[in-house]
Amino acid sequence: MPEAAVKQPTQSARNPVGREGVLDVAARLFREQGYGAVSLRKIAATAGIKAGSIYYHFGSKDEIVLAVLDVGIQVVHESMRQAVSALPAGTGAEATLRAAIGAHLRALLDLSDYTSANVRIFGQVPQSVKDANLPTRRAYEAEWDAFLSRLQDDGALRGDVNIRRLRLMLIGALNATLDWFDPDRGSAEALSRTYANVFLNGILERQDT
Amino acid sequence: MPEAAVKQPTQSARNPVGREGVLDVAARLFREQGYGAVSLRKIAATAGIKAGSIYYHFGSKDEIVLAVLDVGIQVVHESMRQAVSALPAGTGAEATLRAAIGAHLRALLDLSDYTSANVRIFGQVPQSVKDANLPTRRAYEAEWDAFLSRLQDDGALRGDVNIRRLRLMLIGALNATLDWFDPDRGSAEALSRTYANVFLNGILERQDT
DNA sequence: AATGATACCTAACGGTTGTTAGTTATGGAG
DNA sequence: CTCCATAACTAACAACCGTTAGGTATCATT
Repeated sequence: MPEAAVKQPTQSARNPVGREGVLDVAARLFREQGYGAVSLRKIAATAGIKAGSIYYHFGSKDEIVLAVLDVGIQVVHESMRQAVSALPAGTGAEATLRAAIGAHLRALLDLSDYTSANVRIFGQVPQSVKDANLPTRRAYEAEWDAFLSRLQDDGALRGDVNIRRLRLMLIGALNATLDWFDPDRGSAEALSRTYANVFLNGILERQDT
Repeated sequence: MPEAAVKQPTQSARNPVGREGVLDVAARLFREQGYGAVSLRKIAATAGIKAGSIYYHFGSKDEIVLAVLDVGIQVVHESMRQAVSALPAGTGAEATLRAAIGAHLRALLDLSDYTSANVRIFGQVPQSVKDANLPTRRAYEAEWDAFLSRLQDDGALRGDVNIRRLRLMLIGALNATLDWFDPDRGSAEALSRTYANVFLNGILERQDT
């Protein structure tokens, strides 16, 4: 048998990787390795296609990164909004805050490569991409600010804390878990409870309770 | 006057940039721009020398990065240890914890490009460099764990919180400020007080006080 | 059976990267 | 004045980067 050009089935046609496939791979690699360590060739290879082919779906690397960032926020935003609005009417402030914290942490640690990629790479991305992602980001921040303001107006939260700062502290603390969270050491659910406990009541031993 | 080769003073000899100068520039650039965005040529140009000259002082880029990371931890470690040990004997647990938090935040936000660079780029650096930085890092973590354990044994901290997790939460939350802290919006000192308040007492409105 | 859109491939481009080898200028010590 | 260590410099290397132009295989529709 002479060495025939076997014409191997060349990843295409039957079930294509497609735009979504590329994006999924990109999100996963960005989450695992950071922005700088992930080249288009690496994304392509992992997805099972060649680097040039990516340009059929995206106009530039920035376009891919921006898509990942935007989806990442949208997922956690939707998760948080849904978790809060699904609570029975008349749920107390404490339980509401616990639900919001849980939703954010779940999206970050369990649910979405996109959300974790966002947290991981946002600080490494070109300024133009940050700027483009800003509106989506601002919307999520505004949701939290409105949420926390409501709790504060109800008298559930201490009045001497600036809302913006409180949000930055809270989200920052939650996002930082990404650096060390290990599902083998405990669930995101349990972690969420601990965070809520600390943020709600502090870490000092108290006489009451 | 014919165009004489003016023999410009070629950055050298009289007062050389030196190893320390290169390292200072590297720390500043890493803090400002992240790991991937800072090339050896950029460091060299900012320091006022040429890229090849860096290899007189360092064997590789990794060696520079590692030096920055190590110094960054040493500075904040020393800052924290000193702040705690300088307290008058018999200082209460709350004030002690406030001092430790303040020292960490001050090193991160006011004092040292090395510490802030460490926090900023650790997640972006090659695995081998992370590994090499680990011992230094572990020493600082151990200091915190011992510190927190002492407070817990004294009955000042709630007994139901795992020390390791508490440390990760606390340091993580403090380090996250680097992403948004703006000295024009308020001092690191004031921020430190807010963090201590929240971590010690929580954010819920209370009947007591 | 021919057509045309879809989703890929090949091959190359100019630019940047970390790194190396060999060279040169300065200034203090003998 | 000569010598020598110090701290630079120049010029190039192979590897990799994002990106582009043009070609090709597959499949549903006609």
